[in-house]
Amino acid sequence: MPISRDFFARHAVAVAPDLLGCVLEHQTEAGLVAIELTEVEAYAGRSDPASHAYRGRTQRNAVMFGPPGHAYVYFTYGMHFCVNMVCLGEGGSASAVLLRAGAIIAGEDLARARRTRGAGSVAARDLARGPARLCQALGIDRSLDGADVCSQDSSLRAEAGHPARSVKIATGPRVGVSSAADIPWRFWVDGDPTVSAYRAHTPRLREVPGGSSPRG
DNA sequence: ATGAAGATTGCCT
DNA sequence: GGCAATCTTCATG
Repeated sequence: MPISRDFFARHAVAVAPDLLGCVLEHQTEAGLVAIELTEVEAYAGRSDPASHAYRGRTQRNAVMFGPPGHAYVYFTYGMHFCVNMVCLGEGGSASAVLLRAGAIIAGEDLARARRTRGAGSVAARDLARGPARLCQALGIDRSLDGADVCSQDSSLRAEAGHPARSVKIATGPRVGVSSAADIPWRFWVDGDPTVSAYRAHTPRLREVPGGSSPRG
């Protein structure tokens, strides 16, 4: 049974740590892949400069302004997808939790096939270690933007994890964000090997016109 | 219409 | 640890 919508009808900062240990599964023609979440990040709405919702509603982030319990999938760096769970925020909407990593608990062969595309090899712990890897392993792309993860009929569903298992949760600054980097809204399962390595925001170098120095 | 940056990853040394 | 790959999105004129 999928997680109830009420679970997501809270602020992302409250939802994020509760998502650790929960399961995200995606059913396709190729089969089912499921992961247990081990690392997430909370993004507030209009007040959070690191959030896509900071500058208001656009075509891309429209799903974030909709009802909670839906997937917000976006494309970035010309090649990667990332997936969020939409929650409520101040003003009623536009907060979300970015899913950064998880452990494969079903469909490992299919996940590995998607990640390697037939060549190379990937350790089990690296299959969904990182937000773009997680999407690739689960086969998530833009067609799932807006998918209702609380619906039994949806191909992408969020399920409750093992209730008996208690996890130790650690917190820290969010990864790769250029603003509000001091706010500890990243949550992960302490000691879990599938949690991604922390990387500070790295500004990209730009090509300088007339590149070589005229001095000499 | 155009320019700049991006919630990343993989491969190189 | 550092940089290339690759394209969508948003702000500005």
